[in-house]
Amino acid sequence: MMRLSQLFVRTLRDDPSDAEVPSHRLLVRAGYIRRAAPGGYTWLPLGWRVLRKVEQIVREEMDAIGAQEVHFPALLPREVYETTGRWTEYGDNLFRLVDRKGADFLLGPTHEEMFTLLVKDLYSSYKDLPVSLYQIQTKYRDEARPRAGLLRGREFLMKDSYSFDIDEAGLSKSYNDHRDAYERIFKRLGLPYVIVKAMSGAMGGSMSEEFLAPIEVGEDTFVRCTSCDYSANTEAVTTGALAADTGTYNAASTVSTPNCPTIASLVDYLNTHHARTDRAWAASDTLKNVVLQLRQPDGTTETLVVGVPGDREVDLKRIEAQVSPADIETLDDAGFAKHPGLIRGYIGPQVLGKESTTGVRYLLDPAVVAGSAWVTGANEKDSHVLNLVNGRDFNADGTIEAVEVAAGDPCPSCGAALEIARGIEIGHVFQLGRKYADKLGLTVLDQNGKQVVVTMGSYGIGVSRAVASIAEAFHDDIGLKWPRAISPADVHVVVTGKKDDDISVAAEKLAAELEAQGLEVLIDDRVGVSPGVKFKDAELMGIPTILVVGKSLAEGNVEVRDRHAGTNEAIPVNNAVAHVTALARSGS
RNA sequence: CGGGGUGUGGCGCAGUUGGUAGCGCGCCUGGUUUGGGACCAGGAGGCCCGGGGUUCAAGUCCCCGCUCCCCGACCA
Repeated sequence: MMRLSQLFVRTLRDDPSDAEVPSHRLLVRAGYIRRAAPGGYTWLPLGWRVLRKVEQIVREEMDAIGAQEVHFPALLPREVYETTGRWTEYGDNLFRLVDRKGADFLLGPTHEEMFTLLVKDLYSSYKDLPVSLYQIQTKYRDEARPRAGLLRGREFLMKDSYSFDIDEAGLSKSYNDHRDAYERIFKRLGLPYVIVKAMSGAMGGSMSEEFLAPIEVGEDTFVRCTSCDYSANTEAVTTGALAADTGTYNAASTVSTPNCPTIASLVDYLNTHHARTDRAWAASDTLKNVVLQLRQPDGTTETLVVGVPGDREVDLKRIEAQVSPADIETLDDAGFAKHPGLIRGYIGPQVLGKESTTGVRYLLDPAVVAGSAWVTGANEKDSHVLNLVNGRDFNADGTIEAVEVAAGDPCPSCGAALEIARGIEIGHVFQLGRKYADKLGLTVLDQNGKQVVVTMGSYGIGVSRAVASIAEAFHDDIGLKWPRAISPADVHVVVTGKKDDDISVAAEKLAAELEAQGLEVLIDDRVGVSPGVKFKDAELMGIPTILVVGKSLAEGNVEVRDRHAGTNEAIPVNNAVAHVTALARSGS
């Protein structure tokens, strides 16, 4: 039994000044965590209980799919990460240190290499596969900006697992097993989640999904369909081909547009000097051509122009995901100098494309549909072209998903409007494929005695982040409201009496009986502390059931308060143990 | 890494033209209280983020760092 008179905890009356988001504020105020270092937190007894419960649920569900728990050191030698190039790739995000002999070490930000090598070390036959291994480990990342308490720290607890299979079918099964396990984990934690399609990035065409807790303070933006169940990370949305424009348009004509280098100035000028009869010109009538530079891993560069409707922004991350492993950036002045044919502010597709005068590759966003007419640059200063039709007056080299996805865009799956939401990434499942196995030489002999490279999946859950996410999802102005599965206790007994009076005696007896039923009991047995303080602390700490033993004892009752529902029910004392036990076991 | 803010007992904050640091909460002692963060009296507790400087004198002014928070860039 935890006694508040003894428990190592101190609640704060005021919000800590350095905490902004609710989870951070409340976890500190309620005495669950303390900041100990930039991006690092100490877990106090209450917080540690919650963390361990989350960890245990994760462990049980991983074990249930046959994954086996191992544990690596966090302190790792440089060589391994050198092999996969991540010693450099990770850059400043890696915590590096040097031992007394001058050897380089790092604190593990993630453990793909170590797991791959471990399997290579022990296994060498297809008969050994499939195998899935996991660990629950402290990870280190020297984040540019740790923020929001536990949500983004530099040291955090993560469950990472890796599957090893002989072929794609096996990988697919391992992936689905993990995905299913993750769904069970988040359901048991009581944490709302959405599964969104994620970018697979450099690894090429493989499947990757993120589990996001849909919470405003999250750092990830995703879209979801207002009609069907489609959802995706904004960078991963693929619009696909849209219906062609079947309208007929006048022949293209060039107009003088002095001092109109921006979309806004162009639209203003057109409305003043070339007003349409049917409606006003809008930014969406214009075709914006953004000049980018591709940089391949080997250092070679290529200029690329992407055409998007003028009312839309270009999403570089989204483009980058499609040109990976190349990097993308906007073309700088030096780059423009090499292309005298590109007149900044007045670029039009007439001079773009592989076959054109500039020879610059030209790609269109799918929103610029076939047959559509546009106002766009005339490729000379102070001139634009009206009614330039895609397919009639110009052709692109292809399409690329380029615009920043916005609310109201059509759902790629059903066509209904998409909405934009924010979320906290709490899990990620990813078909890695053979990238690490290739680089680290993880092969096994197959049925025919042939060496084959093993295919891998990697799967992560941010355990400490999950605690913060749950706090974000379940709290109100006055405190936390833990889901039962991970609450630091089942019941919080508030004793409002004086030392050794009838109330205290009855409360102690109830607490002991509850504990005898197998419940975890926290009792506020502090003497000389006013009832108001005890009520406030109970609400702040957020244990789902609060049992108040106080003045209604005279009528033979105690109060059972539900922290989630906010209800307060009088229950006869002799019924209290059965009642509270039933509540705790109901799981709700 | 860029922009903005910030840093003073455990927590929240004040500190005037530069003159040797204060309030509330919390903590300790005694007493009165006990159903919504009680009251009285008495106490303890400070490298004013750090380092340089200006000055007879610096929490306060100047320079250089750092911290934390927010926005952006980056990031699983």
